[in-house]
Amino acid sequence: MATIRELARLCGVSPATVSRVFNNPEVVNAKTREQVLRTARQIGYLPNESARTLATKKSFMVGLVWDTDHRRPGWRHPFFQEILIGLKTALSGRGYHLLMLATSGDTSGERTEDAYVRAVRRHNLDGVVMIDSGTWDPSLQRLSESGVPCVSLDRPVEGSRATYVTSDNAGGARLAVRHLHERGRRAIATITGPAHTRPGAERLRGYQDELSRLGLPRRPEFVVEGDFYLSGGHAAMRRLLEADERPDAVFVAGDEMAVGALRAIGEAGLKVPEDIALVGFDDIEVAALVPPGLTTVAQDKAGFGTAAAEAVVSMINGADTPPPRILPTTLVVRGSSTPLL
Amino acid sequence: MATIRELARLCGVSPATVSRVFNNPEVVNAKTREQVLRTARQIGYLPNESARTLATKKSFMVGLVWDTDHRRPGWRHPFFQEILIGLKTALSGRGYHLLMLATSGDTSGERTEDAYVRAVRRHNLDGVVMIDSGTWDPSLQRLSESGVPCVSLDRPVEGSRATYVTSDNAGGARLAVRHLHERGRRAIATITGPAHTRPGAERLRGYQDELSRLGLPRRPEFVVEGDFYLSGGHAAMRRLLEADERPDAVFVAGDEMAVGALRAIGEAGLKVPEDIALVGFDDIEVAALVPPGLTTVAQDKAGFGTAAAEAVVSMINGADTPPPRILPTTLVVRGSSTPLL
DNA sequence: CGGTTGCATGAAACCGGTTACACGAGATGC
DNA sequence: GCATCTCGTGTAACCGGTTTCATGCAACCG
Repeated sequence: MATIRELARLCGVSPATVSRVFNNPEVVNAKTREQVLRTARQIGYLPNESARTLATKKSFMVGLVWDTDHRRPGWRHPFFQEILIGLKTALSGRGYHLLMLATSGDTSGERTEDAYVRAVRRHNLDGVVMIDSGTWDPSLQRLSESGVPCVSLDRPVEGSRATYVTSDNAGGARLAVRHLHERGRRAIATITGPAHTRPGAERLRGYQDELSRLGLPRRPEFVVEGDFYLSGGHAAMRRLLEADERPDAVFVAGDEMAVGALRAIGEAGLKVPEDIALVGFDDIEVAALVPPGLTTVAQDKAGFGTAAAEAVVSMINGADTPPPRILPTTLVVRGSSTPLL
Repeated sequence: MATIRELARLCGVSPATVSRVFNNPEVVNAKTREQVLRTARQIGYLPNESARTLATKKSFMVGLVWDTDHRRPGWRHPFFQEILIGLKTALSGRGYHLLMLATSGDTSGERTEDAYVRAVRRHNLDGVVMIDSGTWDPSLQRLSESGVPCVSLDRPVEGSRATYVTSDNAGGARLAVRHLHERGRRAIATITGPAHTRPGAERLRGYQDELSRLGLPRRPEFVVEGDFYLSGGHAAMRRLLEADERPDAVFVAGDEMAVGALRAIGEAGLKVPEDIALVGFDDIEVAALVPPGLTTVAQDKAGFGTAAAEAVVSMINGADTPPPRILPTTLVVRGSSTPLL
């Protein structure tokens, strides 16, 4: 591989000048610049990023931290893939690379940092994006306090250089409830996400707020906690069906759970939407595929990645820590909430 | 951040010795070693990877190359996510990191290398794993010829340091056809993947081979080419239904197409499996979710990532280029091929 | 006892960039 | 005509590791 000194020799200039051609083109004489660029192209010169990082302490890489543990949500995030692609695209466009980092799940010691924190330091990563690992992670806050820009998805974070991106979960839940109300439903139950997760709590709040606004009673027996997974939705729906009074609509705080609920309803010999209307949340791929089509609150999937990339890059460039970014949600109406004739 | 010289001073040894403690522990005196390790832990010393890479030309990073273009399969690979997690896990376990690299799609110039190749060189990546981009990419071969270990998924590659991982596509197709035959079906059609893709071609071959083995005729009108996507499966199924003689079973070479086919069958007022039995390929998540449940040929999803990681790391460690790895497939029976009463 | 061997370590060059500082030449001001 | 300023460039130190080679020392050998 060609080095900067070789290229400099070939052009009859000093390495410093070559370096300037790439980093500070405007300070070098146009003629020299062109010649260096031309020669560089000829010999296929590519600057060595390790050397550059060593000298500047900027790696132009950000880490994506996720949880590979099968029992926890990291990579099971409903649009992990869309977030990834949005993030990757937005970062590339800004000249940054993406390094995949997993949490070790080892949050044991107070002193010992998680493996990903060590990776960030060893590689001089410029910033970090973290997909909600479900568990509160003190490492992230410490990392941010030490000056490394951090962006978390779907989970608020503390820390001077940390911010987060999330959907308007409460607003989306309100959309769902209002929609069911407009379709004539009055006994509206909900299957929530785990109470300790932010989206879970927020969607429940939105559900309750909208019930109040509509003047509908809040019934404790109409609120069942799920786990965001299919089996949890299935179980929760069964509990709702066993209750004394059956709801005529359910707002399910996650599409995967909603699919489980659909199945439970079918097993009980009931029909959607005739007996029970359903509205989900997320708009994952299956929502469109399962009969009769799942009405759901769609999140701005691509927006997640893009917003995270924007936030982390702006912090890297020295901007103030931006406020949390709340992405709007929209209602996608499908068969599961068709009005009755 | 603490440097190696600082740590050395603190221990009263030379930087060289500290370096040896981490890279060649056995050559340094046990007593010294322990002291260095202890002090390192105390001051939180972490070696700087950029400096290390600069000196050794080993980055302990491999690139994952995929295609972010929405029209092409890279990130739409049926188990992108599973491959990613398998790869990440297996690489981490071997001490390697994963850097996400997208193809620019700019395969224009014969001379100009794709952006990802430049990234590999600039960052001294130790190896590359590529998810089938659908298009033949000469850059990968050149990269491999220049000594960088490359592993491709679902697509054979040329190159002295290149190998690939794929499923036993033909074998899986044979499984599917045999299964339909056992269930009493005789007019077995197929919806294929694009002929120019390896899995598409192989699955078609398996289908044909098994028909011959079973003594069933090959009928050209029973072979319709799809595109691996839902809409393509839908369209292909409609063509099959319009034909003079209707098949009583279809082997669909991809689950997503199979879901489209299911829908087309429903729209035609026919029932699965009563009128037409269906077997898909891939075993994606929806296969279990769409009624009546899609019988399908399952690929070893986790195995993909693991096999790729193994192959690339073994080449990095100087082993001979391993032969292509063909992963076994298994049949998962669900409602779409239930035997008739 | 002199010479050989092996072990543990240190000195210093090197990897390939960046950048603070110095410097020379030509333009400008008075 | 001399001081000053600007522009373009070079020199050399530096980033933080690794590694070759040399060296000191103790043990071992005949």
